[in-house]
Amino acid sequence: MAATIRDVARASGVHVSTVSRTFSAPHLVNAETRNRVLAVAEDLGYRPNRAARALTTGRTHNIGLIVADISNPFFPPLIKAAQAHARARDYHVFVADTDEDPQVEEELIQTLAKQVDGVLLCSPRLSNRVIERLHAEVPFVVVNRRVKGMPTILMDVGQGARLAIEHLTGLGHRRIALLSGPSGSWTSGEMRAAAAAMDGVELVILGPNAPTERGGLAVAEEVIASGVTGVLAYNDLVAIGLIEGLYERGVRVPDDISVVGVDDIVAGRLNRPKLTSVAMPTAAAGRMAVDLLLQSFDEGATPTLATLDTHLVVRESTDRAALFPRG
Amino acid sequence: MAATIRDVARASGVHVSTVSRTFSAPHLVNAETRNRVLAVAEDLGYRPNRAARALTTGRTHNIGLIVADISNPFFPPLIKAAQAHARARDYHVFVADTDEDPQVEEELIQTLAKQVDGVLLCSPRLSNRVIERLHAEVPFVVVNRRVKGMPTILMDVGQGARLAIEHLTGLGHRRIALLSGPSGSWTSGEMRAAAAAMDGVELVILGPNAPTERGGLAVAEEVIASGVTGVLAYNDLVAIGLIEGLYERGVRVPDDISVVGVDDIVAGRLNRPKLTSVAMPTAAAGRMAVDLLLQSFDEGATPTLATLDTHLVVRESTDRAALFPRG
DNA sequence: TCAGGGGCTGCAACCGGTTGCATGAAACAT
DNA sequence: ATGTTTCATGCAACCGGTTGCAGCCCCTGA
Repeated sequence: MAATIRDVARASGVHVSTVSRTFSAPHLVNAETRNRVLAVAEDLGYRPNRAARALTTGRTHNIGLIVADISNPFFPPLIKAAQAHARARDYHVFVADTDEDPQVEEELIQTLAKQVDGVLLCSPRLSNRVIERLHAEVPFVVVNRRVKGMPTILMDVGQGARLAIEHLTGLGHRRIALLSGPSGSWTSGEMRAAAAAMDGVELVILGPNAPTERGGLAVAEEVIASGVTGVLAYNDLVAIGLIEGLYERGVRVPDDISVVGVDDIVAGRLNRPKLTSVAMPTAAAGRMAVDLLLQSFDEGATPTLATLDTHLVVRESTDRAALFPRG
Repeated sequence: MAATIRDVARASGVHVSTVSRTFSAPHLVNAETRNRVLAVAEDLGYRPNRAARALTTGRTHNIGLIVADISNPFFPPLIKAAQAHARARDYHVFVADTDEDPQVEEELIQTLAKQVDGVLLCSPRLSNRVIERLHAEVPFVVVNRRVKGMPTILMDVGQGARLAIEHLTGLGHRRIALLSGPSGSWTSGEMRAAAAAMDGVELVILGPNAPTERGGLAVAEEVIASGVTGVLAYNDLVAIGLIEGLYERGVRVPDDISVVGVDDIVAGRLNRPKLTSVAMPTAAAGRMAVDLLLQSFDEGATPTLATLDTHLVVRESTDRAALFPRG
């Protein structure tokens, strides 16, 4: 069995409280005593039990991070950034995957609630109502979802959509398709609203589409039929699937049709042609989420809303509009 | 503040121990009493505090899962499988990313030690010596690394390499390059040993290479110069990079050179040509890791070694050897 | 010489649960 | 009517730490 604080106390001839203070408030204990205790502790391989400590202090120094699908390449950069940022502040991050299942998500939150000081909810699948209810059990920071009264981080996909469309119109494209995402998606709604508000462009909305390669493949026929020369896809996976589908039908990218994705995932860089994409500030979001959470511990309830800018990465899947578009 | 067991006891007029038993040993409490307690608990929103429970029982019902790099597409399927499998057994999985840093890895293990019942170490970067030392603090299951006296899961990449090479020779390829991985990699050594033991094939070993797209790009020139018609790459990222590099130099895949990758990551399926690859049993490994860990709880120390088979997924990056190879 | 004060340590209650043991009542057997 | 089980519950110690309070020692200043 691992050594406890009492083992150390006994072996070094002091009271447990002195051992405790040696670790949690060293300045309160005499240097000589402290060194002796530390030596004994080292010797016995003692390490404070964080769970037990949390019981009295109410602080676990752990943060939970919940994502819908860890295999979605969008998340890892956010996770890594949050993890590194938290570490530097003496917090640890536990990641859990809900497998896109709201039921599992709720259960995970319940489980985590008592083992962490707060939870970062990334693109949650739960309804706002449930989130608000669970908020009574543990502090949240919500990423990519608007929930009133809670610290929130949004990535400005509307602005990203504008950048993408400006890029396309700048290349001479006039008729542009927007491949929307799943019907309930907040992101998709934002993109659509932003795109619809722009002028100098004929917008064709196609969808909803599954947010996967398959979704892109399936919509290829429709894209060709719509007579557009430029496409803004819901995300990179859809864009890659679309390019594949177009290719199978003898339509070349970017020669015949230009395609822009969203998320700037690694696979987009490996694709041929390399994908032009709206890069999301995922790492920044991860760091900021940690900051907002820690901040909410200190200062009581100060729900903040942070909106982060996106930017466009131009690669090979976009080019000047063909002079005589098919269609 | 969240309701505690004492709040529930007070409100339902029973002793705390009865409330405790209502949740942890329901058969010991009278049905009527139990229902009353449950109703009150529901009413107060009470949930047992797992951390506190762990303090006395010594069981947290949590499992730690440590990976070097969560953004490596090899890991997510393993993580998801482990998570789902554990959930079905009333365990929860916390994932942590070490960022490829052994220092961080050790620290994470220390932190997790008291908050989980055991840790799954996936492709650890720590030395065996350190792993053995840490083993005193918390049970391990090691994946893709051989550590004596510890439950271990290995994926049989040697067998995978044989499958790949048989596939290539079956297509008429005689001269084949093996792009090895980082010099310390266990996987790379296994592949090389297996390949070297096969006959009917002229093997050219090129490397070590960085296990990334860049590594594949960089070795393209050498591959062309070596006069091979078939290539087995250390992993899919290297394979994709290589194909890119060959393409830039006017060498077509699979027409001129056939390429096989390892890992069967999603990006390989999105690549053009779609990558033929040795699929690793990652999901099975995740499930089995959980099983071995739970098993080690029950039956004391019974370190097991499980070796899992790989299989070959043939797609578009391999074809018959050209009759007159360049070179 | 003595009051006052600071530094260090011990005491004991507490965090939120679990569990071995004792107790009491009801049910059963004789 | 008495002894024996069985069932349900209460009691209290315990898990591994933290922390407010009190006490002791020693130094300082008047």
